[in-house]
Amino acid sequence: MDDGRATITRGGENLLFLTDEQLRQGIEAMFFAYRGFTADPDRILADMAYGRAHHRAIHFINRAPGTTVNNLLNILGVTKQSLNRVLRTLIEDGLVESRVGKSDKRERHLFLTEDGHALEGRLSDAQRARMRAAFRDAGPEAVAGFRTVLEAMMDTEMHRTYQRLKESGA
Amino acid sequence: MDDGRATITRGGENLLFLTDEQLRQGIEAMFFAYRGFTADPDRILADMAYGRAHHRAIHFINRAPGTTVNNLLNILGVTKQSLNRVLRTLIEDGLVESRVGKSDKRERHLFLTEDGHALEGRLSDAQRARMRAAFRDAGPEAVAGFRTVLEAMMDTEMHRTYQRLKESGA
DNA sequence: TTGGAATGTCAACAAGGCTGACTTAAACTG
DNA sequence: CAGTTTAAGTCAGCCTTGTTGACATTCCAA
Repeated sequence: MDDGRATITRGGENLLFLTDEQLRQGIEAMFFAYRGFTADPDRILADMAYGRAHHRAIHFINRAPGTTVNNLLNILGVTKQSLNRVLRTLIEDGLVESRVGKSDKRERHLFLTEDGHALEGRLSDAQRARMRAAFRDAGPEAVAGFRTVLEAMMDTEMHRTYQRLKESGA
Repeated sequence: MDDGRATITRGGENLLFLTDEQLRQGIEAMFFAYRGFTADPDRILADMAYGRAHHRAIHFINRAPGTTVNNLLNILGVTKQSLNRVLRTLIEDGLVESRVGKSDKRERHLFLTEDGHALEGRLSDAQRARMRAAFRDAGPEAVAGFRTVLEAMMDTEMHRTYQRLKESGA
């Protein structure tokens, strides 16, 4: 129990007493870990005129090249005015290209330019390095558990989005 | 491999291939899960004139009653001007009490009032409910892994703070 | 008694959320 | 074809929450 967990075994099943104290530790772990999670890209972005919002846009455009503005809006969960402000600067600065849709000319399809890919690389290298170190330190079983809990914590709508991205990736 | 993990066993040790794709899934899981993590308290706070910053202050004052402003500053990782703005409204609204230090009268010790405790309860009930559901769905082993990875993702300074809080709690 | 620490305050600013109103162009539909 | 809906973009204004810099107050400690 000195590790904060209390388990009993009954009928071959592992039961966990979810005390408020343990839940609070989980909450605080999320809080502090998220700070670490964003710290490295934030440092890179601080030197430029960009922030976390730009990072997110770049990340998901890279993840789903050719995505429409509307689709990106759903993934990011912000208003189009908010996204537009970010997108406009990225397009002006030549990091993102916006192409008119072929079948539906109302749509704009978003792509990273060469410069955009360069920045994306810098940002995700930094973020992946920390994630890789954490995964290595924690070990494969912990990594599996980590992802299981995170998925269970998402809203169902976000979880669907996450799954769709996951399937399109690997 | 259909779950996105690739493991081999060698010398009784489980090795994980940390492909960029798997790291990216971890990154996106953090992103989407954090949204879920904050969603419920955010909804409660939206009705009032408060935001996430107020929630964080209330949480840690409740966690460590009598904490000084400086200590809270270190935990939250913001500037004193930022914290002060939040703290001032909470004190004005009678949710937080600031007592001049006994031994060191420069220090202010922070406590939740009855109303402050009431709001803290509402907020953490909502947040704990989601965490509890996620922990229950994921199972005890996953929860252990979740915490292991999160701890490994923190900056060392934050990790110390987290540990100190953890030890003071249970 | 003087220096430094802890706290608080004022001003100004920026990022990044939000709402609401509106335009343009394209696509769909009766 | 006319009217409606949809995708995107824009303008204006607001809020929260972060930042820096400058400065005052209080009080401990050397």
